[in-house]
Amino acid sequence: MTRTEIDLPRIRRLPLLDGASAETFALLTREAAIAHLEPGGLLAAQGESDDQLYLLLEGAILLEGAWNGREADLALLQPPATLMLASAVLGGPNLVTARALSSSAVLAIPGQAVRQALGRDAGFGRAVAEELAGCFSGLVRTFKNHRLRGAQERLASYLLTQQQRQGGGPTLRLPCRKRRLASLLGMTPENLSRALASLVPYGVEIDGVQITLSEPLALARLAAPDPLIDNHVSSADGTGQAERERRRFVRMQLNPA
Amino acid sequence: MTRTEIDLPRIRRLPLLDGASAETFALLTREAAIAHLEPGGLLAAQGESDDQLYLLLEGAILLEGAWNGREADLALLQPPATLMLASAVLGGPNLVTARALSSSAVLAIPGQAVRQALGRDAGFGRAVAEELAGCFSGLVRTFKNHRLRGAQERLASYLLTQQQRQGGGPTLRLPCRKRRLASLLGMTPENLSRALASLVPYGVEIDGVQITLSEPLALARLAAPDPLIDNHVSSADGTGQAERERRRFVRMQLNPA
DNA sequence: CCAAGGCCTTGACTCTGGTCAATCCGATCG
DNA sequence: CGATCGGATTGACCAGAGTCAAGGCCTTGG
Repeated sequence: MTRTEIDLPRIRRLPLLDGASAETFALLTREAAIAHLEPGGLLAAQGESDDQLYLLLEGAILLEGAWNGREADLALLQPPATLMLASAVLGGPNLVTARALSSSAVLAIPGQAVRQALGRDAGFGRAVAEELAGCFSGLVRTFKNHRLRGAQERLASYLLTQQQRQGGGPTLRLPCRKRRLASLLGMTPENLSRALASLVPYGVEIDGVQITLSEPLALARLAAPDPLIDNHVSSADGTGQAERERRRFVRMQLNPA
Repeated sequence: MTRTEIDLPRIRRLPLLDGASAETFALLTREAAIAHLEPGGLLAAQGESDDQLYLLLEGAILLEGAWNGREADLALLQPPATLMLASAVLGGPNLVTARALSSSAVLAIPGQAVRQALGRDAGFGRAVAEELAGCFSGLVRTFKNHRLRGAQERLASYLLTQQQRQGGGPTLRLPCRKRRLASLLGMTPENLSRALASLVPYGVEIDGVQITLSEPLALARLAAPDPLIDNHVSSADGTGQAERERRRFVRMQLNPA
């Protein structure tokens, strides 16, 4: 993990910081640093009290939880994203482990500075509240996804969601190896293989990490996509979690095969 | 659902509103109303855009999610608690359904007023951010609980948590019927019965909704309680979710039998 | 007091998904 | 080019949890 100088103009436009006053922005960036991680690098460990807020600038970060020797992948984050925001606001330890999946860059801001800024700058407070509301909403949807759908249904919804996020064309690219995708979807690699195979009759063609959906309507009948569970909005246009949650209700575009 | 006059001094000390300025407090309460619900009454429906923030004053509220004909109970809230805070901040629809389990009273504040106040009052913004951070942390713990533990382990942890919240004595009272507790714990009523029976060798004595833990140490060896998953802090002393998340790290008291 | 209904429990069975082991395949390296 | 390694797949088997059905118990109301 190496540190470099900060590109302030770019940082200024990040979802959380664009609501901050000039004074707050100066306070937050004064003690901030950019950290670079190589693939597999550990950014934050579950249970540790780093007391840092991280803003993901480049790369991909995996959140994982562990208990009693068991592990589960919880989420895969791509820029722009906030990590450990809740812990920084409360001043508590990390609830999850954060690990770089690919070469990544994050801006690290001391939690102390975040809490100071919160009480003084209503614009920043609003931005933090909105981002947290977005994260919370996303997690509620994820929890419902796991409680209400079976493995096959989760996979089918996931494929449709990814298809939308990647432009709506018939073919999509899985964002990680199948082994990891399986854990993110709450199943074993063996079961993911079988679940994928079971979707062939619904027009799912598999070629490594390239997936083609030749009958999205048939797949959608199975997946029963629901804006109260799924979010097909991409993060590619630089919006924060709050804005992505707001845009979630524009209807999905399913192009008949 | 009937409406009555508001007891302002009491409302003023609620977790979210105690951080607001006098002006903000006036803005928020001007259009607020108190709603009373009888058992089973519907407070908010999944997918609806009430655009209201609810503060639970009395009673108990159940949050449930539904998809494709399936239902799952997600959480059981007791005063003081906030409901639909994330939806109010973002101006989006309810992600879950909220239903009164017993006679309940809630303060309903228009989401519009909440969003207005957010941009103006840093104290209120901070309070909202902290409460949302608390809700988010709680949900992360719940998600890890479901992903990482099996049904028996979830039940064992739940019993220990309840024991602590109810004073730490050997006997505790389930907060709802077993049928509902089963759904909250992510299992069927039949399975809860069997799981409870399987805990008898660990000193769990069952008498209706009265449960006695005669060997908490043995039960804890099975449950492997973890402050990154469990929260044994009671809400009885009037603190909000943020403060309960902060206090979570004081060690659990396990009295040897 | 009796009857009815709901909840809980228990048992037998089913099914989804996990485990284990063998194999296949593609990438990498000597 | 062949050897090797790790991920992916496949099959057989197993375990945890859901389903269905029957029975017991308690509460409620006539």
